[in-house]
Amino acid sequence: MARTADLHQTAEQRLRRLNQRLTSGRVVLLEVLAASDRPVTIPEILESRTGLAQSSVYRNLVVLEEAGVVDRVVTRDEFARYELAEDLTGHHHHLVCSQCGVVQDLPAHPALETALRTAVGDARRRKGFRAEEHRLDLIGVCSDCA
Amino acid sequence: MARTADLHQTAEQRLRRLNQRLTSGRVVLLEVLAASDRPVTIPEILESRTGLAQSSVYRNLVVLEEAGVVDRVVTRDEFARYELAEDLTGHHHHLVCSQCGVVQDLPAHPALETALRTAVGDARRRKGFRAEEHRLDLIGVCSDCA
DNA sequence: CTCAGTGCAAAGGATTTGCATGCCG
DNA sequence: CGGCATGCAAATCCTTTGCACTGAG
Repeated sequence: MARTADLHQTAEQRLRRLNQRLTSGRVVLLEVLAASDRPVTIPEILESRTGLAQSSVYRNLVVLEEAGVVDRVVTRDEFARYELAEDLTGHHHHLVCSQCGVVQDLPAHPALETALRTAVGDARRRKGFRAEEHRLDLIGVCSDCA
Repeated sequence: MARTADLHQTAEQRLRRLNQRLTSGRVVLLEVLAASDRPVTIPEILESRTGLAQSSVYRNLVVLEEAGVVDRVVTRDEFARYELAEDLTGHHHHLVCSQCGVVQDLPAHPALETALRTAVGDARRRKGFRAEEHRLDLIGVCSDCA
């Protein structure tokens, strides 16, 4: 799935299910996200000179998220971040720097995932909650801010 | 720490460090949060007829957070949620319903915490990231929405 | 008195939407 | 042609701030 062609094809298929097209603007957005190994903020996308209007960036990211091609990542700071959907890039967690706000990816750790499955069962038993996915953020200080 | 008197005393101490007082409005906010076993949204607080102006609610929650008495909880939906600080209520994770947005608490599980410590070491080794805390959300469907 | 705290109204800022136009199928 | 997609600008909506007033110490 690392190859650009595969990404485009997958995105196109998923968009088509919603009767939407893989337009050039959407391709550009996917390329910006694919070029980053961490979630990207919307200001960063706008600054990367995609040629897209601000409203188009917002609108297209919503569409791409609905299509399951990208994930929206929410942290405590003021803007939303986006990255390619986890099923395209592999399951991972996030390292959130409490100083500068940057978010890095951390590939999942097998032992941790096993423990998380236990927690999912626990939630089911104790709260009747059917967990379908999880989100783990480690908050601390990144190497740049240390 | 379950008793209201203790909560007030602790809150007052922590506020005093910032040269702030435990005013009646702040007491009301703490009571609203203490009465809930899950994070509460600001609209919910406003609807609970605290008698506080909207701006005071926002302002006081910021102060209480700075004092370390409450935690701000961010999810994917549009508003912020608050709950008593973890050191007052015990470490826990969140169950976020993807249908209705409600957030429930789930007390931490020992085996999971152990695995998380491993992940923290992993982040340190691989990314030079010094994690100080973590945030785990299980996303799924709550018992009401099922 | 002094200064934190409060209410009200206005401002701020990220995100969303209305509308007319452009473009792919 | 028909409908999705886009740009621009205006509107939204949660949240923050300015300002004058109140109140505790």
